[in-house]
Amino acid sequence: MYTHSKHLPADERRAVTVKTVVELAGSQNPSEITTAAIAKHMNLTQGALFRHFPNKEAIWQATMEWVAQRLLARIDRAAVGIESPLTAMQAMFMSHIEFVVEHPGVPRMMFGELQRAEPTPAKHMVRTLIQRYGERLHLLIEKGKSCGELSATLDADAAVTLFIGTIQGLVLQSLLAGEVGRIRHDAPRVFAIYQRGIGRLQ
Amino acid sequence: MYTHSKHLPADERRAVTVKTVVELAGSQNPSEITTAAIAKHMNLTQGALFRHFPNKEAIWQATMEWVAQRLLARIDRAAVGIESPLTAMQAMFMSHIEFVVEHPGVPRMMFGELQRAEPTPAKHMVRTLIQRYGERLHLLIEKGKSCGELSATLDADAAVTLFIGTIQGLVLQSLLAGEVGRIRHDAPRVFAIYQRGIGRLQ
DNA sequence: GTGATAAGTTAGTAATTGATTACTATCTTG
DNA sequence: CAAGATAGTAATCAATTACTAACTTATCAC
Repeated sequence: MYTHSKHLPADERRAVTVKTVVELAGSQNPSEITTAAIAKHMNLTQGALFRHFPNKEAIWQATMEWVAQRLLARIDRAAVGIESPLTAMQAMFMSHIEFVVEHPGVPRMMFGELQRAEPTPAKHMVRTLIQRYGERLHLLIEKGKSCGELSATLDADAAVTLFIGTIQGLVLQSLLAGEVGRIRHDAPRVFAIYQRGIGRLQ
Repeated sequence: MYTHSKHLPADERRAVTVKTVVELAGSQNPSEITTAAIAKHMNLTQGALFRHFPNKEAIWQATMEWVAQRLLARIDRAAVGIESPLTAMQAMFMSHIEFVVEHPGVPRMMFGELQRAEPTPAKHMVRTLIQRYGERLHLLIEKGKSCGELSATLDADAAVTLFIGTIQGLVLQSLLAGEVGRIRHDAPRVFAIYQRGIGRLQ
């Protein structure tokens, strides 16, 4: 049942907060998102946020946890049941792109968090996320090499870096164009080049 | 003659300011660089900065102008006199990487500037820079296609996006590793995959 | 129903930030 | 050398920020 009540249980309020941060990051510089802006966007007073989070850093941490969980779940789901490693990588790529289009603020939050000088919990969360992401890719790449789909001489580390860089490049282009939707159109074309770079020579 | 004088001509002071910002961006989040931090790093009082710049935004604009000029000059110099388009692209790539290693704050400033919601002069400068960068790449790619070095069916737009994304991915990895030097080691390996992706099939 | 508690509001605080100003020091030039 | 021009200092301003606390209201177990 839908309720307009302003009173929400703590866990729901926290969930709404995280969702709000992700939304705001899609339309403005993540590092400029203030607690006041978050509160306003969810029809709450600023002070009320601190009933549910000890400080702003905790809000960021919760947000990055949400991101890590959802993104990993999404790419895992995309790759499951696909026997061809290359096809699985393509599915991972496209689902990641879909995630980014749905939540354009996510890659920007991640990049912004990584360049903080001090080691914040949120930064640690991003590191862990990318590490796990890399592990999954490494597995697929090794599998692809042994089954002959990928070049036997392929540099796996470089291939992982380029996979992530490919997405990063698309995000940059969408920032330049000012429209996120373009990324959906460009993604397959860019991945085609990547695929050619790692695939077996024909 | 070296002088410890605190009095500098206005243009020199502006040049020192820009250099300082670039340096600071290499060790801390660009968006967290305050005018006080800039002044302190160049042994100046904070207020004095506003004798040379009307506001902070002008400092950023001057910095991005410096970046655009130096980066474009560097990649142009790297590619000049190289007849093979693919070799020229590789030279551009490596000189860009060298530039990033020398000034690690640059790609972070650029990315950070691009995700600002409001259209700042600095943001416009970054846009122009990348646009010109893309034009140079496009020329080389078309040349490479007609001379047979690159795949005739290559999607030039996608190739440009991936070229820039490749660098972006390397920057991201260096942020993860925490050491910029690694990028110099990884760059040729990542470019090798890219080259394979755009090159003529063998 | 009635209290207890969870959740929200209002109104603050202290610290930080970009920017301004009155004044001083230094350089340059007729 | 004198005097205007240039550059720098130090104090201060208004605005913004994350965060806190006293008070109020809604929700729920009994």
